[in-house]
Amino acid sequence: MAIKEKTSVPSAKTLAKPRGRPLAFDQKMALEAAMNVFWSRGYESTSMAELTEVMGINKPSIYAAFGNKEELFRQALAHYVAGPAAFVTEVKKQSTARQVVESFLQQAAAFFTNKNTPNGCLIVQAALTCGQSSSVIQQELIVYRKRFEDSFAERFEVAKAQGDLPLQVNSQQLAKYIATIHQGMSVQASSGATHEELKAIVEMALRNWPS
Amino acid sequence: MAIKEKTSVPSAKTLAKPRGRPLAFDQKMALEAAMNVFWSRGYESTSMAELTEVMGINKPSIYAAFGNKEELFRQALAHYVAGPAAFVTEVKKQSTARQVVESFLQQAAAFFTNKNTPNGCLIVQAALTCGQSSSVIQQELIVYRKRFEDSFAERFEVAKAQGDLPLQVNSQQLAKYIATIHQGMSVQASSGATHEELKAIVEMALRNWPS
DNA sequence: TTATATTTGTACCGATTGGTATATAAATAC
DNA sequence: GTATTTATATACCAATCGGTACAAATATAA
Repeated sequence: MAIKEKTSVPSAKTLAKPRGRPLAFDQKMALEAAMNVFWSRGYESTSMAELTEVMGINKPSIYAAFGNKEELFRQALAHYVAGPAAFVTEVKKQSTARQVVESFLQQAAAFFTNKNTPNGCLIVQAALTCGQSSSVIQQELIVYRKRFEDSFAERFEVAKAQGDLPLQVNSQQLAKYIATIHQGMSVQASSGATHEELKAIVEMALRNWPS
Repeated sequence: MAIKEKTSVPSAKTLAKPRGRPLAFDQKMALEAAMNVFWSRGYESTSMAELTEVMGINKPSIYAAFGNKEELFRQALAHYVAGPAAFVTEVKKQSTARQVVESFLQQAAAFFTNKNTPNGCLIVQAALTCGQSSSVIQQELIVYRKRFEDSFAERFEVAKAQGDLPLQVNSQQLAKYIATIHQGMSVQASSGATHEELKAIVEMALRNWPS
């Protein structure tokens, strides 16, 4: 019980070495790999076997690190929102509602067809239909989409207060319209639509901006 | 090898009684039941066990009558196109392109939220994401969607020739835009959107009709 | 009746599903 | 050094997957 502060001297808790055998993988990289499989295959059609291969970790280690398949999906989803899909939150900082929407849809058009990532949107496609055992995840994704609509509706209310959106506009309706275009574009992208085709769709959808 | 015409005497082939034990179920009703399960659960998440229950037929009989799961899905899909989704073809008979599209989207809004059937569109939702074993079905649904776009684009070309659509309109692009709205509405419906909400979306989408 | 044709129900097939028991390996603490 | 803690790899679990073998049941044909 002699006073030894070797490990506590660095003080930064993140530097304090843990007790047992060290992890043989990088948590973020493993999560990124899992995210990509869920993104392209959806929740239910992604098997633990495939996750094992693609994450480069065997099953017991995945369960120790992430809980179970459901929990792993939730963490992959959070990684998606904070990472590749972060522009969805960022875009609301644009100065006018029109700019917010135009920037959002154009970035989505590029994002959905990015050749380095699966096509379409994880949140839209991962559990549109599923068996009863996955209905919890299905509902959670519905909530994600609804929250997205609500946050855009809020942004439109701000725009109305700031005078860059007509007061008679129904913010919830406009947000749902934008979400519908967005979700339709996701289906199009996962069916093979090109970036140029999606850009044309965005232009058509924005031609009737309320003024 | 004697000449026997007993069975051919009634002449109407449908009245000629088949030789063995008769079928204990109605083929169309069974197909309708299968269609409804695929419609709400998607292709992969629908198990043969659930089909067995809902069709009221046991597995060997299903395989004898419909082939296998893939073939059963194809027949259920044909039943969907010819039955509940027949309005998609019918609507092209409207006299102007604008009427075609408005009627199509408004009927889709009602159809997707019909309380007697699953929400959304079978062709859009049944295999958006899936495992490798279902990629054949996934591709076939993509082809269905593409053909739908093409048929609408053809209708728009007719409209241009008839003078009810401006000549500078890109028919393929317009068709893809309509398809995108349609697919987005399907996602919305399966996420709980109401008929009224979808109607509002249709109105917004049509506000920018080319003139 | 007997023979033939077809459908039905049960009981099963190998493969795959998500999840885990267990023993070994690799690190720190003392 | 030994003890303790954590992660690894193998090998397994019951349940479910799509699909089928087989024998009993039900019809027509002769």
